[in-house]
Amino acid sequence: MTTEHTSGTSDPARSLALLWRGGERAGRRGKHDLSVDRVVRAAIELADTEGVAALSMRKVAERLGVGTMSLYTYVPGKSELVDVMVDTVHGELGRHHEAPGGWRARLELIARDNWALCHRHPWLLQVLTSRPPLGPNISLDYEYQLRAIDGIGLSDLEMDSVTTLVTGYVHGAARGSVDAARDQRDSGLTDEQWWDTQAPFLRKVMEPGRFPVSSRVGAAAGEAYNAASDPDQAFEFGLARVLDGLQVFIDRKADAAPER
Amino acid sequence: MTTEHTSGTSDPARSLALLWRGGERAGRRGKHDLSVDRVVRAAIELADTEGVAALSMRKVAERLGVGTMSLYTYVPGKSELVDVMVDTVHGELGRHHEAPGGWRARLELIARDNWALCHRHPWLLQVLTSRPPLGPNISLDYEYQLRAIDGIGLSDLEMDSVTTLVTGYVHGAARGSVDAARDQRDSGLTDEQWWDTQAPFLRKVMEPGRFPVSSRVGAAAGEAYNAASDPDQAFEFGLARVLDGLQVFIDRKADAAPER
DNA sequence: GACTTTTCCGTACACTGTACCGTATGGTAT
DNA sequence: ATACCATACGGTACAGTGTACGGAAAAGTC
Repeated sequence: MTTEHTSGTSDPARSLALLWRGGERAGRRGKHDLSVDRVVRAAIELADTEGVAALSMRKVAERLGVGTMSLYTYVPGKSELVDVMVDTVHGELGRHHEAPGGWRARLELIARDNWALCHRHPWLLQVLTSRPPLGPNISLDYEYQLRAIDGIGLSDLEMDSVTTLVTGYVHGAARGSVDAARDQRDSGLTDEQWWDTQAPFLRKVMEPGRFPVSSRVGAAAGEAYNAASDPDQAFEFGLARVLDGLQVFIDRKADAAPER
Repeated sequence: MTTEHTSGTSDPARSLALLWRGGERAGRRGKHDLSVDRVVRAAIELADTEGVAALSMRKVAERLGVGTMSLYTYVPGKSELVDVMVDTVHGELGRHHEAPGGWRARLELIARDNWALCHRHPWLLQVLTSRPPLGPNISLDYEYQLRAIDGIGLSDLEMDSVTTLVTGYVHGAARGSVDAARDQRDSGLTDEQWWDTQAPFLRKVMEPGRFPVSSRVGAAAGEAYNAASDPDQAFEFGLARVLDGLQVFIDRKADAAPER
């Protein structure tokens, strides 16, 4: 990680052409064992199984039986490779704009799909930033998310706010869940075991009277989840609250302007 | 980043003693230019100004005018240093359990405080995982967050779910905001400028009919925010929705079990 | 067969965290 | 005052990172 700054080139034309696969020219000269798709697939497999920390150009090349620098023929650098990985896995998402049940059911489906995607590719959330790679799959997903709430009385700006809230919420909850799974794997300790190693020391260092409510609540949570928390339960609880909040918002708009 | 696994030692007793400053023994022999606090303060300053990517043991040592390995006298490793950093900055949070205005006003205050904290220390969110360092400040914050909603008719488990939701939401929204600021700084381009570099290419590569809703909504958002999105506006919108959702939940409970 | 284009890749550089071990320092016991 | 030694400090080394550079080799075209 010497240079963090997205590679020295940062050529938006090249990046977008890569994402939309615009540069596949035919009749190439030299030999061609590799392709963008093979590189990307290998990188995704590697990240899925070994984690984003193990995702290095050397390891990807090794997995393909190829020299490290050969990758740079197909991909300008690591950050662009990651961009393509992100867009690629977004192709796995369902497209629910026509699903029955109204906006609430559709948003819920979208949320659950994204939740599942984040768990299938735990590196996704470690790699997302505020400017998404505008590849074909991400663009389509955005379109479908908006269609799920189109025509229900929201302004364009409000529609954007709603999708931002839902994806934002899912990402946050999924981050908690995925981090918990990773912590458990890396440490070799379940949450319960981890707590058991901390507890005796905490008891020694915390004055008993200072944390009455958290002791009570922590004990209840520990008993219910066999852990400090249960990510799936947290996701369900929060999703219901967010959708309830949106319902309030949408109903209020409908009351204010009945029958258009 | 050769080894990601939280240093070879991973001794919970040592870590907790460090967090609660239990190991400050008096009458030390050799010279002592350094202290845990000085190391932590230097590291926090460094991370605040240069970003978490620049946070290396060598740089911290340099800032203190000291050899790199000297830090290891006071701190078992980088991951433990980061733990102390995280707990330390949580000491800046206000404690609003007694604030007036009912649970909603208190939760809102807590949310805004955490939002501000995340912006004061943008590295925080890049460093948090599911098992928080259980230092004095984080423990106190958890206690005060729970007290803000104690005695309003929720079960212990529900109280835990509520605080998890609120902190989770704030972290998610803040991550978006902080990432946007960092992207802007690192790339030297405002969101608007960045969009202007992408737009001409996107127009070339996207078939016009395939993205009708996102074109419309994207245009509206671009006009309103001079960017693809406005993190502050997104935070406000989402916070109101989450609190509305909680209100529905809490009111429903009160209706079901009126009086007590 | 000659030429040209493209692919493939070995080497090198500036970074990282930290294990290992030697040296310097200053408090304590004599 | 002297000797002792626990402790603090830090130099070197190792395995790893992304990628710039430039050379070698392969294949399409004439």
